[in-house]
Amino acid sequence: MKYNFKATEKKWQQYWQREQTWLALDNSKKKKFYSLIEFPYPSGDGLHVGHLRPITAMDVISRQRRMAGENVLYPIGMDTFGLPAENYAIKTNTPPKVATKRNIANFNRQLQMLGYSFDWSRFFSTSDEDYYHWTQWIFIQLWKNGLAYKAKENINWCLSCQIGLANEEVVGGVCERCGGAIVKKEKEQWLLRISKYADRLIDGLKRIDFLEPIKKQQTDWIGRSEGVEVDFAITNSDQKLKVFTTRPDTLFGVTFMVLAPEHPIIHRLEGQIKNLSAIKKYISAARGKSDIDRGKEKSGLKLEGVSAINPVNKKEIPIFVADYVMMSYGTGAIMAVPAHDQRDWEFAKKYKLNIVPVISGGDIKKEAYTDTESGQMINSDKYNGFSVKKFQKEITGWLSKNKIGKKTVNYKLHDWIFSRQRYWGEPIPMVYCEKDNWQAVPEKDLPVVLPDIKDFKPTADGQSPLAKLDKWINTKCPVCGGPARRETDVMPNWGGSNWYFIRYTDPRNKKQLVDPKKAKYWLPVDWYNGGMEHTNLHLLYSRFIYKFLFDIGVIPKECGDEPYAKRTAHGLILAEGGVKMSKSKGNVINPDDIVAKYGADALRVYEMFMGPFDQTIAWDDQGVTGVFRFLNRIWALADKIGAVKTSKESERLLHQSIKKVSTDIEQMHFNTAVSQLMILLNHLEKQEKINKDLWADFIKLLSPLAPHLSAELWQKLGHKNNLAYESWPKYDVRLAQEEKIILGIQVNGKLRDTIELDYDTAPSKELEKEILSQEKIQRCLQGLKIRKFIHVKNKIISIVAN
RNA sequence: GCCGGCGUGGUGGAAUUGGUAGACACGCAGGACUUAAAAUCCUGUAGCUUAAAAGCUGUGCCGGUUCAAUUCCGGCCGCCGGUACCA
Repeated sequence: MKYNFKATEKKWQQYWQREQTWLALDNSKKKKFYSLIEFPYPSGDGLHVGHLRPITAMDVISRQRRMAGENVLYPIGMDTFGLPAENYAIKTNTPPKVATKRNIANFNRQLQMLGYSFDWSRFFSTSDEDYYHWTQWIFIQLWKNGLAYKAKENINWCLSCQIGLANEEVVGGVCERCGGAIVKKEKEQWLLRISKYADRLIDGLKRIDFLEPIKKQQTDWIGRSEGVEVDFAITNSDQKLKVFTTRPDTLFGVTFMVLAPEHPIIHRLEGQIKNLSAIKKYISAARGKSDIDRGKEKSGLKLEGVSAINPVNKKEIPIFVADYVMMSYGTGAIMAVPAHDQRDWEFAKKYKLNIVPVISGGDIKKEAYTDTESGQMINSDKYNGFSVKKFQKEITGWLSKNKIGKKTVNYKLHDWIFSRQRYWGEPIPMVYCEKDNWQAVPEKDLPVVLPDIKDFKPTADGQSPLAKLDKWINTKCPVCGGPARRETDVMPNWGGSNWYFIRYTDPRNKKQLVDPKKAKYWLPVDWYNGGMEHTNLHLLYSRFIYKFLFDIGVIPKECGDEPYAKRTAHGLILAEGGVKMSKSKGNVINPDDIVAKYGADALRVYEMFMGPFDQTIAWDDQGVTGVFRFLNRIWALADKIGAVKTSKESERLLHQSIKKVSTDIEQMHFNTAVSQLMILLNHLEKQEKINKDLWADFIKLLSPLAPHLSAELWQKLGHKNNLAYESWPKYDVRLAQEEKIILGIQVNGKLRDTIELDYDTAPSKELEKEILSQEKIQRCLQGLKIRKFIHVKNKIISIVAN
């Protein structure tokens, strides 16, 4: 009888639900295993096959761990606040709340259709009041601890989304979401002081099992660099110009200074600047440019009437304003050393400025000489002849002794812009008291509920749509009782997603963010798989928030301050032909179609079989037919089960398969795990009858990948118990070992013949004689003299002759 | 530009403390079953020479180390990802 995947899959999904098979126990004696995927944001388009790759992978691992005796928490929720949901709502002109509810239902239907072993009892959405209550609570704690502050900042402004973006959300100079142009805009924003955690975010990486590229990307993004801050005096002024440099050894080569267009000292020096109107014109032109345009060609303008004094040689040097220097790094001003910095060199060439080499070795006529390791000091007064390293130490000491400079550390990482001028997000629980600045909403009044609103579209003036709700905005100051106004910006979608995995451990707690007992049992997450695109976003943010919650005691000490013990990443799935799946191209593969045609198990197995898990791969419809046949052949084999003896050969292959499938799943080499099962199946198909116990083990190995078919076969075999908690097969090294082995015989590096030997046959003279007498070998050796005979046990036999 | 990763049949890919390259699957070709088709099953399938036996070539390109290199080393080319005036 043909395998009826439709009926079978429905049957077992209902069974698992009825039996509550996937409930995670909060206080089990078993070893706990917390496996996590990045929860989806439910767009209107539904899931596509690319989303299922990481979910299926962690489901396979979770199922295998349950059978290996662990208490598994594999939770699911939805990241519902934020732009994707809001944009979809705008496009369809449906209130976000309504659209989101509908989308959640569709996502849940699709996830259930694939038979994932989620603990659905812990489900929540980030836009649930019960949940964002605690998202707001975290914000208030950050504020109370001085880690949330409002400031006027030059921020990245997306012209198309009409919102401010964090640096992490600007990708390649354009908006991460919509690809629109980014300009600088001065705006009052809430910021989180993630920079205070920069060192801990780097150091923590040493203690956790993240893929190396993830560690490296995060470290690079945080961008710690050690250097010196140096003060330059300004002529006819008490103002000082502070710069950051990693190369204090080049101080004698400083021939001019450069300010970022936004540098505040320009304003303070207005009285002395003779070409002020030209400077102002340059600055406003620079502001209107996007970051990409700024990078195109170097331009600048000299500040007439003011100069700086080089502290080491007291020389007067000109000051420029130029947009190749950025306000957002270091001090927003640089000491330019054109002889030893390529950018400064190009600028000096363009504006015909002095280029003074201070380190021997390069040819500064052609380009800047940037080698830091070798060379000696020149043109550096009494320090001539010093090595670069020695002088660096010397001058740093001199600067700090004379209070001109000091050692310091700089980071590329900036404080995290945390407000969005949108509607569909967590209201920031702050009110502005006319008398006394910003105050937090009292914790007993949480959550600050997002009001329903008719016109939820973003406004062109850069205000949140909430700014139109006078009734909601006007409130009382929680401290003095006087009139106050609510904050109208909302949190970015990261607000809810940076702590959701904590809430899974105690999702219904009304009194606390999390019960410390439950947190202690489950945290940290044992294995978190997600996309590489979140390395500098969600993954960095959530580590920061977790460390903060650890610091204020919400996360118990025993858990440590790193949220994820292990992080892996999956490759993307592209549409057929290797292009990105997109609705506009009409090439999105919908799992509904695949499941209708081939069933959930076939889709699951194909997702795992299609290629290496960590690599990008194109979808191939024909590939699904391969695994579909595989599953049907397994079903057909169930008729051959009987009480027969298992052959040595079958037993060996079984044990080899147990070993390979087990280690492959653990290493996420799912494609080779599947192919091993195919090899085993191909072998079993050749047998007259198949032993019941061997078959039972085969079903167990298959079950994490194709759980519905396996459950059905398990029952067919006469079992009444739940396969999900049956013990994972163990392999016996001796039984897995081949008895005979075929070795290649090479003559002068070329394979000429083979020989079958007992495993572990040691090299011997007799064997050598036997091999040399083989006909093919004799023929190859005709007229040659044997120089060397090499036999590496179980590997190769190699003969050298000439 | 800089920093990672990768490059193997018609296709997805397998094989690494150096040891028989191409497992497994797709596709294709031939055959069986069928009035026919689909489905299923069997056989073959890196390229070249060849009727066959066999031989030669072959893991992006060039060179090196070694009895032996997809694997190690040096140089180059291409693709993908990250990052980008970071002082």
